[in-house]
Amino acid sequence: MDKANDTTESRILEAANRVFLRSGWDGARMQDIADEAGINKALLHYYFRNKEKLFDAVFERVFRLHFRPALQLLTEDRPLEAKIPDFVEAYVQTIMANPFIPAFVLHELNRSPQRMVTMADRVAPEIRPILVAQLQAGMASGRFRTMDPRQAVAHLFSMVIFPFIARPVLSVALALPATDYDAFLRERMHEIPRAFFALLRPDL
Amino acid sequence: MDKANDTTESRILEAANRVFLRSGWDGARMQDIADEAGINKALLHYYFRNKEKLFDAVFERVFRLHFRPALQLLTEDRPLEAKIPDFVEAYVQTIMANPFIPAFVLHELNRSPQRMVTMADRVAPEIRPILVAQLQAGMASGRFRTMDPRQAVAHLFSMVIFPFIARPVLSVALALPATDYDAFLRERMHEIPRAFFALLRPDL
DNA sequence: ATATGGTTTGACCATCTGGTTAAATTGTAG
DNA sequence: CTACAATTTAACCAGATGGTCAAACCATAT
Repeated sequence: MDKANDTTESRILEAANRVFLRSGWDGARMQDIADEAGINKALLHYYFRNKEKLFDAVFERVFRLHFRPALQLLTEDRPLEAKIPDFVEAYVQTIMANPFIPAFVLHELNRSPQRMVTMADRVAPEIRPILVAQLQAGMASGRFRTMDPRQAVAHLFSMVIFPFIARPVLSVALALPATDYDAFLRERMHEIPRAFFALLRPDL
Repeated sequence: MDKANDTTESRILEAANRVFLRSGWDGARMQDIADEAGINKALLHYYFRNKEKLFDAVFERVFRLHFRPALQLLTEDRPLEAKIPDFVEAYVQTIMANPFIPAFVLHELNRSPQRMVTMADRVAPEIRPILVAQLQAGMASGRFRTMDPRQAVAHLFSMVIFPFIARPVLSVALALPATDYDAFLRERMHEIPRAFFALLRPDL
C-alpha cells in the first residue's frame, strides 16, 4: 500500500488498523493487535509507546482516508454538476472497500469531539467554504431554490455516509438481503446526485 | 417517567441508561453504573444477574424509544404529505432530548447486527412496507419520479438521523458554533420534508 | 570471531473489572 | 418483641489488561 513496506512497524499498523476498526478504542485489546500482527505484545510498546499513541497513528490514517474524497474533490474549482457525482462515486468506492471506516471515525469523534478540531486543521488547515459559495451563487442566479446552503451540504453528506453506518437497520427496514446491500449502495452512486440536484431545484 | 417509580430497580435502570449511552457496551463499567445509581456494585448483580442482562434491558428500552416515531407515525394510513412532516418533527424532538441515542443504537447494532433482527420482530413483528407502497403509488400516478422507493426511504432516514451522529464533523465542516447546532437541527424539521418531496418530483 | 546496536521475547507487575459470598440491615407479619 | 424474608453492604476473587524489564537474538562493521 504505502511505500513498499513489510517492516514490523507497518505490520503492526495494519494489524492495529483492523483491530481498532473492528472494535473501536474501548473494545480493542493490545494482545489482539499483537496476535493479529504475529508478534509479541512487548514489541507493540517498543514501536508505539502505548495504546494511545498506536491509536492516534491509526486514527489519523483512517481519518485522512475517510475525508479525502470530500477534501480533494469537493474543494476543486469546478461546477457542482461535475464535482458532486465525482465525489459521491469516490466516497462510495473508497468506503465499500472498507465499510467500517465511517462508523469508526464518527464513533471515535463522538467519544472525544475535541479530536475533530485538532484533526481538521492538521488535515485541512485552511479550507474555504467553496461548496457553500457555489450553492449560494446557484441560488442567486435562480438555478437553485433559496435555502440555507449548509442544510444542503448536510443533506448531501447524510445521504452519502449514513447507509454505511446504518447497514443493519436499513437492510432490515428495507427488506434487503445481505447479498443485495452492496448493489443497493452502488446504485446510490447514481441516485444521490440525482436526488441532490432535484432537491435544489426551485419550486416552480 | 414510567409508572411512578423511584424504586431501586428503576434508579439502576436510569443510571445504566446514562452510562451505557455515554460509553457504550465496551466503555461502560459496572462500578460507574453503581456510583451513578448511588448504590453498591453487588446490588447491581442482585437486580440484574450480569452486565449483559442489564445492557439488554437498557438497549431494548432505548431501541423502542429511537424507532417509535418511525414505527408509530410512518405506518399510519395517511398521505405522505401529512405523515412525513409529523415523523420528522417527532424524531427530531425525541432525539434532541437525548442526542446520544442514535449513535448508541447504531453503534451497538453494528457491533452485533444479529440484534437488529431479534429486536425488529420483538418490537414490530408484522410491519407492512406501507411507506414503500405509498411511494410506488405516487410514482404510478406520476406525482413522483420513477425510482427505487427504497432509495427514497434511505434518503429520508439519512437526512433525519445522520446530523445527530455526525455533530462533531458537521459543526466543524459547516462552521457552526456549538450554540447554533441545536437551531440548525430544529431548522431541519422544516427543511427535510421540503427536500424530501422536492427530490421526489418528476424531472419535468 | 567479536563487539555493537537495534530488535524481539518471555516473564512479570499493578491495576482494573465483572462477579460472588457471607454477613448485616431493614421492613413486616404474627 | 420476634421471626422471617427481602434488600443492601463490605470484602473478596479470578481473570483480563496495559505496561515494563532484563535477557536473548540477530545483523553487521571491524
